[in-house]
Amino acid sequence: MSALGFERHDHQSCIAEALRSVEETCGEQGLQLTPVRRRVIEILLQEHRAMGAYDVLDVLRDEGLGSQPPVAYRALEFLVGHGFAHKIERLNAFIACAHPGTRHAPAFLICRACNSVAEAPARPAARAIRHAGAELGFKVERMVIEAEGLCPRCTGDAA
Amino acid sequence: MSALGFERHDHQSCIAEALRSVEETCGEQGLQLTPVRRRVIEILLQEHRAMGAYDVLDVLRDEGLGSQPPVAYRALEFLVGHGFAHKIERLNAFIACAHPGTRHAPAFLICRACNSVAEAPARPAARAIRHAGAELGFKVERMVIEAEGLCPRCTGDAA
DNA sequence: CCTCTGAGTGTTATGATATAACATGACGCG
DNA sequence: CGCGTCATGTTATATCATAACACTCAGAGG
Repeated sequence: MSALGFERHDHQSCIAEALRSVEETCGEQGLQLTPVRRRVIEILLQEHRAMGAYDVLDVLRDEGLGSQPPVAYRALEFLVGHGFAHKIERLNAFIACAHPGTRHAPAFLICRACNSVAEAPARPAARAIRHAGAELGFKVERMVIEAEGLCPRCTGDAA
Repeated sequence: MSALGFERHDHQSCIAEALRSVEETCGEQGLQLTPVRRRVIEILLQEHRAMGAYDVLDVLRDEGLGSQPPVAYRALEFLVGHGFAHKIERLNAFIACAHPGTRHAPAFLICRACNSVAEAPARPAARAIRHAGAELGFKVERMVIEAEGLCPRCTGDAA
């Protein structure tokens, strides 16, 4: 599992592949990938950055696909709920999942300089947290793991 | 380092001790623990739960210590900035630090049933995340580690 | 003693994020 | 058709957060 976001890659095929994966999963699970939902995941896939719900809404509005907040929030809720996108709590913003369809414990690396966000493997960290919770009798159901710092590009640029 | 929040304990002395620790640290570092700031940390210490900024503000208002949002946000910013309190990103809310004065990588265990929040040791998890970041050339500066689930009390109650 | 400065606070206004509630429309199924 | 379900459209409002500027007061330095 690679990180994406910080690496060069063929972004067009990256988008296409992710979209195909989402379509496939929806097909398998009988989920409706409606025009709004499809467009929202496309919008998120355009960038390896987190976008606010209102940023997404602006795009939808320009395209006549909906103009009120609930339209964007509902599509995002669907995408997040089915693992096609993630919410970055620290930023109150959303990002396309880098590995849709695969089960994974996501950790996010947020660059404070360029705002790019990468999804990193976090199984060991997740296990550690689950364990720490269990020690206290706490049953972990969901996790938010977000790290803020400098990405490889920006480590050189800024101090 | 114990967890607090899920355990029985003498809450009055728990508050007093934490407050003393905050006072001590402020003294050492030349920080001003003004009436508003002191009252806000006291308010947070009353409960091992996260409180919204406006919840804190309501209390301040009742006591004539300030009535506008910036008053609460500024005090909270001070407390968080100096490690006397933490922000729970998942809840957009704040909680008193359970171990003020000590360096620690905090992980929070949020009970979805009773809203209590405990601070758990997270050094192994933090190390794992730092490591995962480093593998990708990412330099981690700050971390948000929050787990949502059921606390010991609520595991029995709800299914 | 004065006044300059900086930190903290008070206040107004506004920005940013998110959801409740209800109406409408499309579609499958008995 | 008549009904239920799911998605969308729309209005209104709730919730979270900060910009900007005025005021106060304590301490430093003349």
